[in-house]
Amino acid sequence: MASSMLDRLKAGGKKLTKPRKAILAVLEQSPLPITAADVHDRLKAQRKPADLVTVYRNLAMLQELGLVNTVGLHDGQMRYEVRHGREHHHHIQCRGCGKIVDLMLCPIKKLTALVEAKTKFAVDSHTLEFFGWCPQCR
Amino acid sequence: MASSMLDRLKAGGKKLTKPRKAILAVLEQSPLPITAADVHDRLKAQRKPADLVTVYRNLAMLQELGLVNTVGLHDGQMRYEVRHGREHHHHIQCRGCGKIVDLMLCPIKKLTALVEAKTKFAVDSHTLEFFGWCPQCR
DNA sequence: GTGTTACATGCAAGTCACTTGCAATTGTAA
DNA sequence: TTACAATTGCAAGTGACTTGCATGTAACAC
Ligand SMILES: [Mn+2]
Ligand SMILES: [Mn+2]
Ligand SMILES: [Zn+2]
Ligand SMILES: [Zn+2]
Repeated sequence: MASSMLDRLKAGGKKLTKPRKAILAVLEQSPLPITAADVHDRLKAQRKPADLVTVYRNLAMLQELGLVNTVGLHDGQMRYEVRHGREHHHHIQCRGCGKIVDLMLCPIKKLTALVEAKTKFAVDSHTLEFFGWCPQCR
Repeated sequence: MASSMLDRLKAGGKKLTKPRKAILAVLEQSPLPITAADVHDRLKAQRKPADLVTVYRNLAMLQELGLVNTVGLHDGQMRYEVRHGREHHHHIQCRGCGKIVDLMLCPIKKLTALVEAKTKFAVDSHTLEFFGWCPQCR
């Protein structure tokens, strides 16, 4: 686990329990955002089962500490990915098979100032997701 | 109601029932996307109550016919707005009061070709939502 | 090591948006 | 007016996620 993560956890008064370490390991092993149920399944597969509610509570905590990002693809479940120094980016999901691919780009940054000027809001974040058909499902 | 809507409904073999007309009226009177519960509440306020499940079924049907857009703001409820010839656009929501404002712009169209080239997906849609603080909540 | 304690876990039950089954109703068109 | 498919309302079901609470355990001080 990245030591910055350990530091952030310690700074937040968090304990390094066995389930928590396993959850963090699962997240770090996943290059793409995964659901709480995914995490739960992979924990069981790795013979380190933890209750689903423990997964949810840890994901919420990690999000509060800014260690994971949430990705909402409007299919009824949130997905989570470790931040881990990776740049802000977006995703595309296939409508056929559900495959998700990272898009290492954000076309929005330049637009924030324009949106702020138009709306007088102070913009602090945005979500941008693409949907379509992957080569196999086309 | 816009006559194109009537045409699309008729073409889809849909009946113009009393609840359905009231639901369409509520949607047409709302300049911003609203939830199924909002529609339900406004129907009651207008003395034309309809069951919440009827609202949900009509919203799903209208979406299938392409007469309404869905807007997902990741707060656990979908929102709906009539398409009604308005251009594709996006929204910004205040984290304080929940206020939603239309952004009559889409900076993404030009990007679709780039995303398709990078991923080999056939992109057919995207979602883009902004979050921040409105002037009153700042 | 032992003890202390705040944090964390697991189970059960609860919530909330949304969906489904089904019998009764209604719009539409012959 | 009749006939029938579409639609409605109510009740029950689903699924993701949350909360209450008793038990467990990491962390830190002796
Ligand atoms: Mn990603
Ligand atoms: Mn809008
Ligand atoms: Zn971005
Ligand atoms: Zn757009």
